[in-house]
Amino acid sequence: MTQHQETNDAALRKACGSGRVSTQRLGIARAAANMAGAFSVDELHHSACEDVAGLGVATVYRAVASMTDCGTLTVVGERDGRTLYVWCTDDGHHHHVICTGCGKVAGIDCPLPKGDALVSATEAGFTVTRHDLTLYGLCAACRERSAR
Amino acid sequence: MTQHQETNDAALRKACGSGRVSTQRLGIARAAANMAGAFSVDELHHSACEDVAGLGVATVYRAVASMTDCGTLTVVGERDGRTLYVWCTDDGHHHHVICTGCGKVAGIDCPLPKGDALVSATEAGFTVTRHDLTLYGLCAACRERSAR
DNA sequence: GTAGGTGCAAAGGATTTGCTTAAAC
DNA sequence: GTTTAAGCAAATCCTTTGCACCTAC
Repeated sequence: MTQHQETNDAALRKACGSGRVSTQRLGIARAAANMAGAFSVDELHHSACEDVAGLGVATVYRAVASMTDCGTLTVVGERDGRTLYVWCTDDGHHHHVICTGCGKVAGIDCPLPKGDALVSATEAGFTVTRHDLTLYGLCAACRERSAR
Repeated sequence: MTQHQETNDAALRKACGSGRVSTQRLGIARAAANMAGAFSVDELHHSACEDVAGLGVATVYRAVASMTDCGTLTVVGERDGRTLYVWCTDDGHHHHVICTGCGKVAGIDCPLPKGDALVSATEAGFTVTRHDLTLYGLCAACRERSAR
């Protein structure tokens, strides 16, 4: 079963961000919620097209921008020049681990020390205000598969 | 004074990576070494042009690819759709802090716990093999400037 | 009824590539 | 002398935008 397939209509509408909720945006949000892992805009477009016939790419780009603004989607890097996103409705500060085998994504707590504990940055005279962290590795299934 | 202006010819030739060391690549390497912080390919191109007249952008792209391959340059993110690089000849595993005020960059030790200590990733069933981390903040000079 | 969303197609812009000439080794 | 790099321009390809029409609210 897919991770979010039970995501209900109300949650999807909220996930769309501010503004009107069109049939298209709802379909795009549903597709995003059902993605197995990190995905590019055109992968999302393909997937959402099964739901919404005739959906344009530009519409997906606009919907993705809106969902990214409101925090429903998060950028987790890129692959072959295409930006990768994950569906992410968790609150609070956290990061993601991406499986390099199958693309599956999991949220993880931020493992960085708080405050001034980033000693070497402080030594260099910097006050750290923000950071980007993405972990890569193998999920349980892919690890098992590669061990065989 | 600039951070690396003393970088000598031998070091620059090595920094170019494998292959032949042309006048152009040497100029590009010198320009990269003298960049104050993170830079895009076209900023590097502009800078290197002062040294090497008539330098083509494609040449810079090819040189950057070569230097990135050999570890002399590292990607530290992007700005307005342009990939950002830093000159980085430090050995060993480390990351960078980028000043959001002036673009200055400093290398820092990796603050992540080693091995299986990434508890929440392990709990999610992942074996972490690699990570990308970039810190953002203000350098001493910019902090002081903004406090005034 | 109206502001905001959609589709289409064209524009934009970073990066890559093909090809001929020049230079490193 | 060979082989690899440079320069130029055209090609790619992701992403954004303009515009006329449609629809959620």
